[in-house]
Amino acid sequence: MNWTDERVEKLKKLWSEGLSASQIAAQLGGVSRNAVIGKVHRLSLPGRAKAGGSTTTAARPKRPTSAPRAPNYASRVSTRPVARAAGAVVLKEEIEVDLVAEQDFSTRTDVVVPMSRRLELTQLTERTCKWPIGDPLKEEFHFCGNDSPEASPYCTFHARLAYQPSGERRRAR
DNA sequence: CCCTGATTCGC
DNA sequence: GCGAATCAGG
Repeated sequence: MNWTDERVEKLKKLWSEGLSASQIAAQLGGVSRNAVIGKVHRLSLPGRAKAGGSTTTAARPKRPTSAPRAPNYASRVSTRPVARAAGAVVLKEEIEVDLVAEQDFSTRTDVVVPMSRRLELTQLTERTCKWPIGDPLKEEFHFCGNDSPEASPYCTFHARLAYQPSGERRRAR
């Protein structure tokens, strides 16, 4: 992917808004977070001083000279764009979950919801529970974010709510 | 292990 | 100039 003026502008905008390099890379598509960070440096954009998340502000001593650089395969064939449309998938799940959630909460008000990690949409990964909590239109909206086993989109608790068979749903009351 | 940004340096 | 590999840290 080329760093077109448009893409560079978007990079500047998102970076100034405090998005992480990986988040920006996801939105731009076709680039890795390393590419984003590298570009940020080349553009001499202000780093993250010591803001949220994590920062390695301290001046890096140095690295062993003559490092074990990249393996120089033939000539590195394809750099796969690992870019994912994270939003699309999540939104789809959101809708599905909403239907189930509505039914469940209408019949069970005494459920004890486990502590959530209050993750932002952009913080979700394949291993975090994507159970939405709160009103998506409001500020306090977040996702459960607890660890989800295997390839499940939900943690063990929310997976039960999401996948509860209709038959069991009655009896389980 | 998940993530973060920072740096180096072959290309 | 680009960005993967690597480092350093939360």
